[in-house]
Amino acid sequence: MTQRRILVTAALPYANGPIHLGHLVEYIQTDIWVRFQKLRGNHCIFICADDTHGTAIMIRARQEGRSEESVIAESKIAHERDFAGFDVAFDNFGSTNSPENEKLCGEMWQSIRAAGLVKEKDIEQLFDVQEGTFLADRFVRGTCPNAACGAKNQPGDNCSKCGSTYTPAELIDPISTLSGTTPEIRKAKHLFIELEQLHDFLDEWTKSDDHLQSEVLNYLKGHFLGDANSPEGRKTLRDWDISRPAPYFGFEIPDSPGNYWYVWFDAPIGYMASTVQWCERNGEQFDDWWRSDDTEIHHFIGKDITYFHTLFWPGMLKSAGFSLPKKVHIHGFLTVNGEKMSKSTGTFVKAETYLKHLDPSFLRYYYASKLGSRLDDIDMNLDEFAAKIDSDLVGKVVNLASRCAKFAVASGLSAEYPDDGGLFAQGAAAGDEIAAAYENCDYNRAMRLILELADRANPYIENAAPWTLKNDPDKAQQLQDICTIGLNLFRQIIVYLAPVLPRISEQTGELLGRPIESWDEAKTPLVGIPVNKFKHMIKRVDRKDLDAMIDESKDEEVTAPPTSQYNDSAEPLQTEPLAEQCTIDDFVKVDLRIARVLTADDVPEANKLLKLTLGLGGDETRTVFAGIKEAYKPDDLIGRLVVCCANLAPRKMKFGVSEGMILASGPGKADVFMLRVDEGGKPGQRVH
RNA sequence: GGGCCGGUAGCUCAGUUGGUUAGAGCAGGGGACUCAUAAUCCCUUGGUCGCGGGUUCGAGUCCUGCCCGGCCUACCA
Repeated sequence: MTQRRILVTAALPYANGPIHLGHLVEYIQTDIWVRFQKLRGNHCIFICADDTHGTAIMIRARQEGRSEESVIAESKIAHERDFAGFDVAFDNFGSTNSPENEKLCGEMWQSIRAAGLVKEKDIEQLFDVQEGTFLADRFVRGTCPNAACGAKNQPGDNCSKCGSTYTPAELIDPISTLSGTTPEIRKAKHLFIELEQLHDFLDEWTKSDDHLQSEVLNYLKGHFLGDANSPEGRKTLRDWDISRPAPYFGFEIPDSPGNYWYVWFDAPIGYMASTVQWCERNGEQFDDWWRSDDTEIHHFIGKDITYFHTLFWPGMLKSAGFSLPKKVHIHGFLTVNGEKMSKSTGTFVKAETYLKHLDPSFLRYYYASKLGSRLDDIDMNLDEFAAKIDSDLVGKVVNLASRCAKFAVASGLSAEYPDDGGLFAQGAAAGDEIAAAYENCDYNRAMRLILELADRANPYIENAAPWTLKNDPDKAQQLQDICTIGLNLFRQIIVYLAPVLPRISEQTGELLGRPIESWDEAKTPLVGIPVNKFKHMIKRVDRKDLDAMIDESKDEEVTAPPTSQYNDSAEPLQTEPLAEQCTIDDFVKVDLRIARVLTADDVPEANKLLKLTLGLGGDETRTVFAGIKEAYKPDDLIGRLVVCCANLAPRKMKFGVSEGMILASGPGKADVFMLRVDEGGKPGQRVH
């Protein structure tokens, strides 16, 4: 087998938050792949770094009254500690805020300039005078410019009420969330990369040589590239705004003073900069890794950053003459017990918290048993988690060693490998199929295949009954032979599991006095060597530990803000900060009335709407379309008293004219909570 | 609304280019063993392959319509 040269990256974690179980899907997935490649004898390096630039870090540093460098230094220590805790072993973990990165950004930039891809445009942006900074969309809130909507306290890029999109400069009465002051509109020069110039290249690259999973190709075609042969035709790629005016935490653009590269420009270049650091430490040449057809580059990322890694990044690499990725491996998100990770239910578990309670091998094996080569989200079901570890790892795999080793300590392994009915040979033969599954990121398949080996080994031991043989001195040889077989079958399985379970691989090495270093060791049984005393390799999952982990994850959120006796979360206020102060005059403009729901009908064509007729007493009624379909059934509403805004300008909607709004809270979808009226309230009464 | 992925045993999933009687693990039931971390082994219950059409000698597999779930995207509040 010729040795492949493989450079692997995992996405750069942002230096503004802790590593959690969701991140770990990717880092464990990637680490397994890297360990597999190394075990196969390939020259493989695993490169990562902290992603350190951008507004969010700058703001946080300001709020905490310290330097950005201090924030990211602290983050790096925490990240490296967490990764090490899960046996995620990078060959180099760098930082995008490194001299190597700045230099490479400059080189990349020059090439892109030289290729004629850069153009300048003035854009209008809101500027916070007090903070002295331009405001990214998410740091502005104001009134929706859509005249028919006029919703207050909306984010800077789109309205959560009416969904219209706009620029922050178009917002009415904008407020900076940083200072609470009113920002002013300022024009600033921005630099753009005209990606459209690379359209032909991207069409070709994305569809060729299995660079991408097929679903990803479909997605890119449908949303960005288009397809000249389809009825919709080809789409035009938008220019990419890659500069930000000062102040910005990042690298200043050398030929455009006062402007900085947008974080997404320098982040992927961080893969390269981190490689430079590794090369320097190991006496290797950077060009052998990033400018060589002999090297495969594999990126592992989550589906949220598909766009950057499958269009911009290949475009940048191509323009600057670097190697293109051989494959971008994209995975889905993590859900816990079937739902998004959530702080309130304690399923938002930080890496650090997990490690206080549970063995990292558990999570590595569990993720491996769930991960396939596609972008489906994976679900971590806590019951299944416990069952899989106990049944597969403890009961079947480790138990093999546990039940054989003690009978072999005195004798060691037989001098020759005995007849085992072909079991070891079968296991050796399965190696190629297992390897193919790993190579293709079908870890769940690999785990299934490996467990089959354990399912054959246990009955063999059962029938051979070494515990009976040990009582008969005449059968000492037979006893030694059986243990030789059992321990070799065990070791074969551990060789295959070594990428997933490095600790157990190491312990197995210690048990038999031979470290596991190569995949091919699964082809040759060990003979004539001593056996050391068996030590426990893994514990069973204790439900109490799982529960404690979840509890602790809940606690953190509750104790963070000063709490009242009700433990109300601070999250809703953070999600939607308070609007600008208003006067009583402003308030009385809004005429809120109690109303009775007279009719409530489903609007079949609408996703979210119910059509309601509200009675304000007497003959006065209002027809209102309310986005509460997923939260309420029409029949449950009829007769009920609600609070509505009765003087809202009528709004023409797809399904008719809406003449008011019902007051409700909540993020939407099924989480909508209508206001109730206490006993005695009457339709038509005004709410003051 | 559009795109993608999925719907197979109580649960998690395999089912190759269409080809016998649809499989595995876990869970459940019965039994055995007691070396091993209450681990293991044997036997066993369990399926309208989401639903309806179609193609075919033959459909879990191919085509089509619909239903349901997830993700993406849009519209709409």
